[in-house]
Amino acid sequence: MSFGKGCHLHLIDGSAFIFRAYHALPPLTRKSDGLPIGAVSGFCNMLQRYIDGNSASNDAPTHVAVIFDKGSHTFRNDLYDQYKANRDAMPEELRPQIPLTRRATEAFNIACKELEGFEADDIIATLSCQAREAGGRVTIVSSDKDLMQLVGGGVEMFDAMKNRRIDAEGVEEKFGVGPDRVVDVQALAGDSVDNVPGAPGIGIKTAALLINEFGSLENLLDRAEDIKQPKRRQTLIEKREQIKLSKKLVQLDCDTPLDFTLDDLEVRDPDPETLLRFLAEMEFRTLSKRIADALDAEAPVIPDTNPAGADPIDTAPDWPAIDPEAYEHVSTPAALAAWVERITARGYVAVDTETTSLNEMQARLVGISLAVEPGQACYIPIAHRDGASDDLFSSEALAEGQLPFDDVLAALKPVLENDAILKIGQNMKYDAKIFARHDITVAPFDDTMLMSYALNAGIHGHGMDTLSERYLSHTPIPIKTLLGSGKSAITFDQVPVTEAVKYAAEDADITLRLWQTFKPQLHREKVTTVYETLERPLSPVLARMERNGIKVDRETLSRMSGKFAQKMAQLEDEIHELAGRKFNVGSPKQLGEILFDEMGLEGGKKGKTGAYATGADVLEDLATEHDLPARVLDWRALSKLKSTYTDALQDHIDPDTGRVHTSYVQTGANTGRLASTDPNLQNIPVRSEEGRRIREAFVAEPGNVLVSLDYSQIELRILAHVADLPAMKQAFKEGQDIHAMTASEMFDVPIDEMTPDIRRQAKAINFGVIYGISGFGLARNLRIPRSEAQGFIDRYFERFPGIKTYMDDTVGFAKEHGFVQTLFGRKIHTPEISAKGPRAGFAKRAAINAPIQGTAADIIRRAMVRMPDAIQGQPAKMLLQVHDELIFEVSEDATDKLIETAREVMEGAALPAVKVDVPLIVDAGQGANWAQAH
DNA sequence: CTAATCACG
DNA sequence: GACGTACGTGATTAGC
Repeated sequence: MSFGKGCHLHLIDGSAFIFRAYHALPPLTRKSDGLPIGAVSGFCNMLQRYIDGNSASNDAPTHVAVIFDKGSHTFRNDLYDQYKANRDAMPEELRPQIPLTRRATEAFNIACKELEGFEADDIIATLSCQAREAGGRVTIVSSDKDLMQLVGGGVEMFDAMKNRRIDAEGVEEKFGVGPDRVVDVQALAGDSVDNVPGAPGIGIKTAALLINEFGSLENLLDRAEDIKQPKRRQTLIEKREQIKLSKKLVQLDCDTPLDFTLDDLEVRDPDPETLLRFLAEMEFRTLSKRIADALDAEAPVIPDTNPAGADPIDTAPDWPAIDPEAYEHVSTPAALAAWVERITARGYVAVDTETTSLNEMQARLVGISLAVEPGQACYIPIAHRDGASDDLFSSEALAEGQLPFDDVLAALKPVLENDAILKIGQNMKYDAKIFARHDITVAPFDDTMLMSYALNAGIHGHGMDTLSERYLSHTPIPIKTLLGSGKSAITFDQVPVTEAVKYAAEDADITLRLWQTFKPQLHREKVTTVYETLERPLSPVLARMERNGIKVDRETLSRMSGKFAQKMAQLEDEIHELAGRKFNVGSPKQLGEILFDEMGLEGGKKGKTGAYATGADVLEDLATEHDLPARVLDWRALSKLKSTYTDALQDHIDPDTGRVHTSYVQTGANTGRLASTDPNLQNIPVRSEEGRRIREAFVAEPGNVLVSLDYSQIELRILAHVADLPAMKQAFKEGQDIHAMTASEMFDVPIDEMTPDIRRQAKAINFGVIYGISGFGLARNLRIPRSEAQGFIDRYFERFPGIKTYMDDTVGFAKEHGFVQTLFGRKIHTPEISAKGPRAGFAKRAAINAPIQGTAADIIRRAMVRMPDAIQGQPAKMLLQVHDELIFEVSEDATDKLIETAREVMEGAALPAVKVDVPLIVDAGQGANWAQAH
């Protein structure tokens, strides 16, 4: 077929694929000889995923090519010798992989094109132009902004990572001008990554403004004299030649001399033999298996030629494909007994429960699935309802093919509680809570979600779908296909048993395979201790706390809601009065229009989306001159308290227990902290007087009190330890006011002459350091000039020289290893640490903060794990954790003892593994409600 | 479904 | 005058 109308050309930016693959994956090596192969592996996976994604679409390409750069010297270097001169050299491990990715492309039978002396971008430009002229469509698979000038007239881009198309509108969003003027804007703004000079002092925003005003770069340069701003005018006149050069550098070449035509790029099916031979040579076991399946060919045998001691990679064992049709539906006592026997003989089993709700307090158990080896899984339905009948009265009837509920639990209880049988789950906390309600204690257990968290925090999420896709190359049956979504969604007990078997047993099968995948990795990555001391034992502790819940007094909340509603209505009237018309106070968009368009206040700044910013900081500035923003701030404060707390919290009171049962997500925060959801009890107000009163609704049962114990300044203490700051350590040892001490050091003010304001500034700096301080951030926080903030930071580094060393060392470690570590060995991966552009700054600060925040998180985890045994026998229950605080409910005559015990556990939690150089101090409080206890 | 806003440590 | 910035979270609302 000759390329023309109706044809669709896909152009893949090969270099972008390679770099993404390289940075996204750990450094894999080929098993037989240690050849670095991670990028090739990622590249092949991305290519395969891309092909899969397209074959399913009805907009599949008719022509496709992967385009590579070739040679480091291009015509742009002749124009400007500094072009791309500030690029880092290619990493050593990546270099040998480049030719392999070309071979991979050819093995997939996809056209692979490059041209000496030209960048891939120019080839892509030329082909796009040719395709457009021929009347066809083009999709450029890349998110590189340098290619955005090509968009339009049937040419679009596709960001394969974000799975997002970029059309002319998307380009305009990014550059503020249409694709046809992108080059002009780039010429003015320059590009630090490619080292295109542009016009100094002009960025994308200003450039877009100028181009939109003058229509084109040429017109702008010709009429530069007309520009009002003196600085800008001068720059444009003086740097005229530099700007024109920049345009030449960013302008892609549509006339590269290609030695092939569009017709040569026609989509071709891969030759299974060629492709599989290549994959076998690379020793990609999982991928070759998957591709062999897809091509209906035999997977190649890859000999295990691992020389002694070398780390195995990609050890996809010889597993059968995941096949939902092959699972067993257990419906007879004999079949159940047979499974119990197999499990007992095997010594481990993957377990998963199906229930009617995600809320474990209300969920009813519907069925249980089990797996003993890959491909061998079953589902035992026990409470599916009979959906066949529409009869109103029989809708409660049970479906056919199910064993009696109690019989099944009675048969499984000895298995689930058997010390000699390991139970394997994905997020076992959920299943354990369900079983606990039927008086079954699941132990011992392993949890694949927690294993993944110990191994991969910072790299990817830990949900089963993510893990299955990533490690098993398999997309599990989406629950939506069974339950539907939205209003018409059904519960699992209404799912037909035959469908449930496929879904449920698949989950158990996947869980088992993940366990076998992760098990050897824990050891290899040296995170077994983290998993075994900080993750696995915490899960049952959290389950217990969640089941305990905390009593919340509905009356108190309801009364407060009423009061808030009244005050809000009053404020709303006043606001409308001041605005001169009615509008939705809760709409930032409408508020922005009122403030900046209608009332004409100064300082309106539009964000990326074109909306005015109306955040608290903006309104606070405006509040000094006008009443309206001040009223809006008051209204917002009340609105937040009412909607998020006094109203919403009432809906979370469990009708059976009268208590609120939060859910802790153990793998939610990369640093090791917990997250609390449904409801979030880790952000109950405390900073404002009005908000703090909400804590009065959190109460103890009659005869009991709430006790709160919290670590004092734990993160600063850890900082003093890890950064080795003698002055700060000394201050903590002497029990001094640490912020006052810092202020004294920094500003040479004696402690006894300290003013609250100086102390406040020092406190902000102390926190700033923990967050990976920047002059900009500190300036904004303290509302002082940036230069002054920078002065503070310089001085801090001078007075506490350990800080700078710590920061540099931490970032250096992250760059070398791709992760940072807590004092207890928890790894937090930092894949973006070597990124270019603004993301680098983000990653750096996160890397600096993670060991501090993470070590604090580890310490309280250790305390929590030890707590149940320590307080065993005392009339006390642990209810909540708020990062550095634990909340207990205790019989009122036993509080002193509880405080003594819990404090001892918390203060000694780092020991014996780590001896922190400063004492860890725990403050305690108690009272009838949380407000008093805190 | 995303962005804006704001609650916590 | 911006590449862009304090770290880590979750819930609610508006508005596409």
